[in-house]
Order: sequence, then C-alpha cells, then structure tokens
Amino acid sequence: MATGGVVLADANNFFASCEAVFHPELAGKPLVVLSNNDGCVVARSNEAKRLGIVNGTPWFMIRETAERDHVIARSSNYELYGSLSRRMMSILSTFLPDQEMYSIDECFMRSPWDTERTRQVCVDMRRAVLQGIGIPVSVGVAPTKTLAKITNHWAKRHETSHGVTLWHDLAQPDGGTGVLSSIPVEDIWGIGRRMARHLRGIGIRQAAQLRDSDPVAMRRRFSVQLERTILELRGFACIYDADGIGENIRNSALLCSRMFGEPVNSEETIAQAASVYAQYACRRLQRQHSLCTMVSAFCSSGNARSDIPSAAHGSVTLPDPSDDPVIIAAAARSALHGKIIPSVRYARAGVLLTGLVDADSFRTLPTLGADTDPGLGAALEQVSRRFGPMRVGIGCAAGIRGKGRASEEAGARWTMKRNMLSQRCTTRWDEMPTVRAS
DNA sequence: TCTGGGGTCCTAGGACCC
DNA sequence: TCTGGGGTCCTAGGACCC
Repeated sequence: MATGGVVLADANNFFASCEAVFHPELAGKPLVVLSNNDGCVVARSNEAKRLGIVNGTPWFMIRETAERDHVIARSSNYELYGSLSRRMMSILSTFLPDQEMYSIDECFMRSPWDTERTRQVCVDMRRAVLQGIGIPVSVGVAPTKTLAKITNHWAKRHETSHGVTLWHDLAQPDGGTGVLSSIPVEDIWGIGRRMARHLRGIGIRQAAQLRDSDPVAMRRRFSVQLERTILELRGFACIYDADGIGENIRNSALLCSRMFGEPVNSEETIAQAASVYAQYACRRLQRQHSLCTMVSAFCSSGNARSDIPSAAHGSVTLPDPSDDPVIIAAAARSALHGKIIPSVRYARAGVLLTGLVDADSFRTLPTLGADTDPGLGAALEQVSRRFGPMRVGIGCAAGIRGKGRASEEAGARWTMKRNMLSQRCTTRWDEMPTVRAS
C-alpha cells in the first residue's frame, strides 16, 4: 500500500466517556447512558459491558439488577456530548485532511502519507485528543471505509494495538483472509440483521466468504449496496461522502420529534409541542443556511405495546421558502389543526421540514416577502445564541425555561423526563464545574 | 389502422447506521 | 406504568412530458 488511505477515528464509549470527563470518580465504574425519557440504554462503559448489559435494553427491565450491581445511570446530555464532539473533531482535523464527520463520535479522514508516517500521525492524534479533552479514541486505517471500520473495531478490542490498527498489519501474510474469516457477516458495516439472515441462508457466514462471492450476481440478487460492500472488502473504495467534506454537509430534510413525558390529548398542548419542535428544527435549518418549502407535523398514540395505534398528520406548503421560526411554527400548528381526536392519548409528536433549498439562492425582494416582521426571527436567533436554546419562544409558555436548573423545563409537563441528567459543564454558565485545590 | 419509449420528478417504503 | 431520535441511500411505481 503506497499511501495510508482511509483513516477512521472513533471515540470509545463516547457518551459514557463524556460523562466521566467532568466526573473522574466515574472512571472504572459500570456506567450506562439512557435515551430520552430515560427509556433504554444507548451507551455503556467497559465495566457495564462486562456485566452483560446490552445496548437498546429498556432501563426499567434491568434497573433492579443493575442497581444491585452498583451500575450508575445517566440521562443523555446532548448539549455536553455535542460540545465535546465539536472539540474532538476540531483537534482531529489539525492532523489529517478531508475530515468527514460521520456521526457525533466518529469521523473519516484521509492520510496522504506512507504506512509508517500514517501510523505515527494516528498515534499522535489519539494522544492529543486524550490530553486535550480526556476522551479515548480508537483509530483504524485501511484502503476503504468498510475495512477501516474493521480495523477500528480491532483497535478497540485488542489492547496490544494501543488504540491504532492498520489494515497493512492485519493483512499480513494472507491478504486479510485470516482476519476476515473470524468476522461474522453481521458485524460488517452495512450488513444489518435482515441481510445477515439472507446471507446465512445461502451459506455465507463470515466476511471472507462475502468478500469472495460474485459481486455482480449478488447485486442482481440483493442490492447495489451489497455489491459495494463486497468490493470494499476487496480493497476497492466505492463508498463516498455524498456532499464533499466537513461542514459542507447539508441535510435534505430536518426532523425533530420526541416522546412526551406523559400522554397528551388536548389539541392545544400538542400545538404547543409542535410549535416548540418547529423552533428547534428552524435553528438547525438556519445553521445549515437552508430554507424550507414544506412543513409537516405529526403525532401518534401508543408505545411499543399499544393496542390500537392512532396517528394524525398534516402538511403545509409555504408560499415562499423560509427559515423564519414565526412562519414555520405557525405552519406546524396549522398542519395539525382539527385533526386531534380528544379521546386518544398521544405519546409523541414531531415536525418535519422538507423541500430544503439553499438560502443564498432564494433571496426574496423585501416587498414580495411574507407579511411578517423580518426582524423577529433574527432576534429570536440572537437571543438563543447568547442565552441558550428556548430562553425565548413563540406564542405560548410551552417549553420555555424558568429560572435556574430545577425548574427550567417546568413550563410544560409533557417535556421528556431526564431525571439523571449530569451538568452541562461546557455550555451553561450556571452549570460550570467547581475545582478545588488542597 | 397504428397504440412507443425514454426521460424526469415525486412519494412511499425498506434497510441500514449511529 | 416504563422500549431514542435522528439520519442516509435505494427501489418501485405513478404521473407527466415530449
């Protein structure tokens, strides 16, 4: 291999590691992070993994056992994770070019260097993140993204790798057949439960067998994605970033939806929620410099065990593309108007913005624009930027914070439960950690 | 009497990922 | 009582156009 190829940096147990950054006493303890509404486990420390706790398990099902085992639980603190993620990405990007943020805790990069220099850069980069923000990261290097996922996984599992693994090393001396023979197909990036079952049905159990199957025949039989995975396993890169790199990524639809903390059945309350979710979605819309042309809102009853599911949804097309929270929140409310059945207990709601266009290519002349105060949306955005999200909002009390942490979301009973929330140390003045020297 | 074929756009649904 | 919340890509089918 002449050059380093694809580099994948992925934080270890990211949410759990973030929780430990400002609470060093959590290090070495079994820790789980729960999804919104404290629903199910979405992240675990190594110690919690060792206790056999599985990701996705509903918390109420394992709570008793876990507490007996002294497992510590935290509600998800996305402000903290988002803030640490930005810092981590920023450090990583100083070491290698073409960063593509793939998720909150991982990014692809490209190494222009030869094998040994790539190895050294990855070791340095890993150390810099650990020193800079206290998050352990694993690094995998390979000719393709799919193989980089495998080397990254390897780096996480094998202490001898010290957090950095190159395909160059694993592929010796048999071109990787030995390693790929030890990996079950369902562990390959892009192969989900469904596809794994199909593959096992035709006798393909390990990554090596998939790599050696006929890509054209597999494409005909299954899908073009599977063909790409096979080629990637052979070392031919064919999965690219759709939109170039880094901050150029723009979503083509924006969704904000939540479970309610408790069931809701009044139209007014659901309209409040829709209004708040629309404002959250607007902030994301503005951040990526887009306007939307269609606003959809929906709500549905029931949870996983609900007997009769019931849903309401509606869409509103805007007269002009907009990122104005006043217009979009009103559209979200009106999309559901008259569609709420009072006897139904709704469990969740959401707002979806579609038909997104580039804001710069859609500057409406002032006199042709919508008939609202053009300053209001911008003013709201400025207040949010300075004082934090949802300090000021539109229309009604829903979702507006009270003073201080305890009552901050007290304005609405339907907001989600986060009973075990840690401090948002890096984004809130009033939650900054205190350090004492003795 | 003859009744095409290629292209685009949109939508819904499936599968997958973190 | 209690089971995230975002996204992506691909495919098929329908409407419409020339």
